[in-house]
Amino acid sequence: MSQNGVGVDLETSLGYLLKEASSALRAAMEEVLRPLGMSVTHYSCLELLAQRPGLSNSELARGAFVTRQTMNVLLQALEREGYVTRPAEAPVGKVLPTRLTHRGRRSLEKATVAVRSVEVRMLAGMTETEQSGAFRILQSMIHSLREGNDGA
Amino acid sequence: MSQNGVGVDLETSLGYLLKEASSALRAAMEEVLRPLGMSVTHYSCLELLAQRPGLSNSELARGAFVTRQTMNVLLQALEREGYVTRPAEAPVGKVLPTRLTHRGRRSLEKATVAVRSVEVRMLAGMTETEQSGAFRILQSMIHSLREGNDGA
DNA sequence: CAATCTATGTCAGAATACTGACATGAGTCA
DNA sequence: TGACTCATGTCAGTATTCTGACATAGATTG
Repeated sequence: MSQNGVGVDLETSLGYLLKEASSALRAAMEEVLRPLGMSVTHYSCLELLAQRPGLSNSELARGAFVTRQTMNVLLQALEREGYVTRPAEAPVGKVLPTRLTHRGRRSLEKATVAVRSVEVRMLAGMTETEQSGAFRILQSMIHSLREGNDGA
Repeated sequence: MSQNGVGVDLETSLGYLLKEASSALRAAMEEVLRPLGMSVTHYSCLELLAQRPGLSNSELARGAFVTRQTMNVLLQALEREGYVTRPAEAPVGKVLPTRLTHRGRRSLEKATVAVRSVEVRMLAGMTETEQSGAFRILQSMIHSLREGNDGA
């Protein structure tokens, strides 16, 4: 087991803690989604489509933080199984707007309940003030990290 | 990119934002580590060993948030390339304490500089108070998420 | 108008991490 | 002591995601 709680650099690193939190969140989500036969990326895709119907493959990929190739494979599976539909030909350009089917919507409903329970649990013990503080701080981190990628 | 308020609103979800921040951090780290021919898991392993020499394969896996099988494959590669050493036989039980070689330490030094620059950038624009607030909040999330896994 | 640039969808192969399984060593308990 | 449980290291196969590459549609620019 962990021999000692020796406080070293990793113990005080916000980056490490961010990774730890993200890992815990992912594990918790996988746990509640597994009984539904759904992965996190799978759920993310359906949730994005519910909130923004007609999103393209590339837009879904960016929203789920995977490559468009990965999302394409997932969409083909979801389409084959009847959870989403895409037109055979692009109305404009090459972009294929994707939509949830009735089946996809019903599948998402159960998943949303499960995922919401995780989010509620994660927020337990945090005040409203702390939650909005966390929101602001995470946005600040994202902004600062992206700055370096594009600009410099 | 407008959204209608159905289900879990991704624009206001702390879970989604946490995933976004973690994704941005990972991308930024990969970018600075790629020139050094090092992956994030690779770096995490070396950093853990520098701070806690003698860690076992399983302990490293937990610290880097991967399975012990994944870490084992990585350790075999690192050992083959002379970055770490493990005794041929376990001093006690089956646990093989791992240590950095001189080469491993030198390789880590460059990586640490690169990664630190990312962390500094991430923290830019945050006050000391905000940083400790973020620390406390992330720890609270982790604690709450783990609660459900073990206890219930 | 033509050349160029950017973004998209998609196929294929490579890299990475995971689950399953097995044998082994250490601690627990009756 | 012997049975049981737990954690470990490791091998093998599977799953998931990524990188590379290509053709094509729309926008931009001269």
